Amino acid sequence: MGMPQLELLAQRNTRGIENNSRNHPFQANFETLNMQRGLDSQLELSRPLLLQMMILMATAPPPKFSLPLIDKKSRGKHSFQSKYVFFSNKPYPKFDPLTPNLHFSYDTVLTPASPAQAKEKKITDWNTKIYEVCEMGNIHKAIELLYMSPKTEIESRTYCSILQLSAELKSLQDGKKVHSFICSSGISIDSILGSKLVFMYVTCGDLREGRLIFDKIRNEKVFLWNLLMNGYAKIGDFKESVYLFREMLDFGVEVNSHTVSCILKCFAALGSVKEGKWVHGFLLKLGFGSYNAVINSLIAFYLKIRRVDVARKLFDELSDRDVISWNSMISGYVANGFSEKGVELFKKMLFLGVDVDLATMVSILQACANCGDVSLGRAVHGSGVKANLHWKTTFCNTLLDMYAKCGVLDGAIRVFDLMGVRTVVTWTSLIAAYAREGLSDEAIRSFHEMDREGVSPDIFTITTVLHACACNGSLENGKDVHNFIRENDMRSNIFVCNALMDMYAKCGSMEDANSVFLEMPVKDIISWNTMIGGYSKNSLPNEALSLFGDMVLEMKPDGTTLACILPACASLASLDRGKEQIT
DNA sequence: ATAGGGTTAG
Repeated sequence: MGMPQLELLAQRNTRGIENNSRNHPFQANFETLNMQRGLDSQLELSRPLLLQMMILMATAPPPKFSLPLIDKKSRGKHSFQSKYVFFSNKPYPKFDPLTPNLHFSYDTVLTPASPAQAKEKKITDWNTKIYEVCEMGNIHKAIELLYMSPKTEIESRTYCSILQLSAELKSLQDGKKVHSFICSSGISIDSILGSKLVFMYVTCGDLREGRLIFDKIRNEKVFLWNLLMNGYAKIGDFKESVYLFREMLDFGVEVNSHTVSCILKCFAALGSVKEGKWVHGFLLKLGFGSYNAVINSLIAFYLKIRRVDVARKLFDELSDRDVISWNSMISGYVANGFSEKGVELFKKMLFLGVDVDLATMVSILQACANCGDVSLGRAVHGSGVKANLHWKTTFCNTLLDMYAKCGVLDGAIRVFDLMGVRTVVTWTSLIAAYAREGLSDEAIRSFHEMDREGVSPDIFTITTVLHACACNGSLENGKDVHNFIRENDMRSNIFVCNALMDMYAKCGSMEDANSVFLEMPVKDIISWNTMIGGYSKNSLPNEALSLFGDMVLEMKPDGTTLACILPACASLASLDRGKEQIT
């Protein structure tokens, strides 16, 4: 696009933003789009140009990520366009004039035969009827017809089409009905029908049943292996996924790019550095490198094991980077503590005109929070509103958190007030925002309000609100939360217990802290340090020292432990003990 | 043909 057009567009869009600022509650007015700190610092791009780019970015067509959602929903409804897929390559011969006896012929449709004849056709042609109903996405009708039909007449691929539909509608209930019908019909479950059954079960979230069938029909089709591996990865059972991968190799299945991206994700999650690198080598050998998704997963793998340098090298060498490559790299920088680098890459992205989406914005907002760069944060806010991202809870949650972390509490509250859907993350972020500003009463009030609104707190919420109580020294509120923990059976969580002990210690009740400590099923170094430090700070040096003695029997103290114990030694004037700890 | 890579709070 030539420069004049760019300017024209920018002008038009400026007005757009101004209009928006009047109408939209977020008030992303143009003044707030100043990017002094965020964008001026790197001189490679001039400020006006960047501004224009931000605007351009903001007016980009609705981001792609929303489209698949719509697509999926409208499938099946747009009945005649949707094509249900079969394992068989042969299409259904519906309306095929050459086979008038087996299926509806043009004759049947255009010039109905005698009523008796037509009736008979309708009754005998169960397979075609069911197929057609499936094509229209009517699962209930399909199953109704299935129940009405004589079992011996239903063909394998008819079952496949209903199973496919059940999978698309994620209706495990209907899929199960079809499965039991198949079992009672006595038809043999061959590899095609079996695959469809596995596909249905995995898609509908019943991995166990899917696996049972998979194990029975085990074959070398890579698709099914990938499907199950992915299913396990999705529920966080990475070990099972890796197990399947090894089996797959033993079985002689030829892996493909889907397999590779899945296994890399698993290795990253399990922290299996050596194995992941082995996959990298494997890729180099096999020349899989041209697949974008594969390199992207490799980049994500290296970022997760904190090898930012390797990831960046892969990123730089990648010839056609897509938005996911950029997002991976940016979020990786942010997650590894290089927020400035993330922002730098973001600017480059804008400069090159790469489409920005929700994930990009979320990462950049995080980066803003980390750097305290509220100016850039506001710019992203404005752009997000323009791009209609403010309907996305994720975006608003991150935005809220960004304002809070930058110390702009009222900004955070405004975002909160205007949000349509508030999840547990939203509430937790708000509570943390209050706690951060030392407004513990407000934090606790929000906690109760959240409860009234019917949003259940999770362990993050609990630790946050306990922290608020601790800062406030409000034992009463803390005990309230403790009751909540007991009622909701969160006592076995180590983070919750550590936060509870810290709260009690800061509120001056070491007895309560100790009873939590004693009941803990598993203790980590933070548990010990919290207790020892608590005794120290509450002027109970003997208890601190005695607990320290217990601790060294179980685990190695760290620097924090020493920092906690030394004041106790000092207060006891126990030089010998103090020396003992140091050596 | 069906699947895959990046996204929020302590």
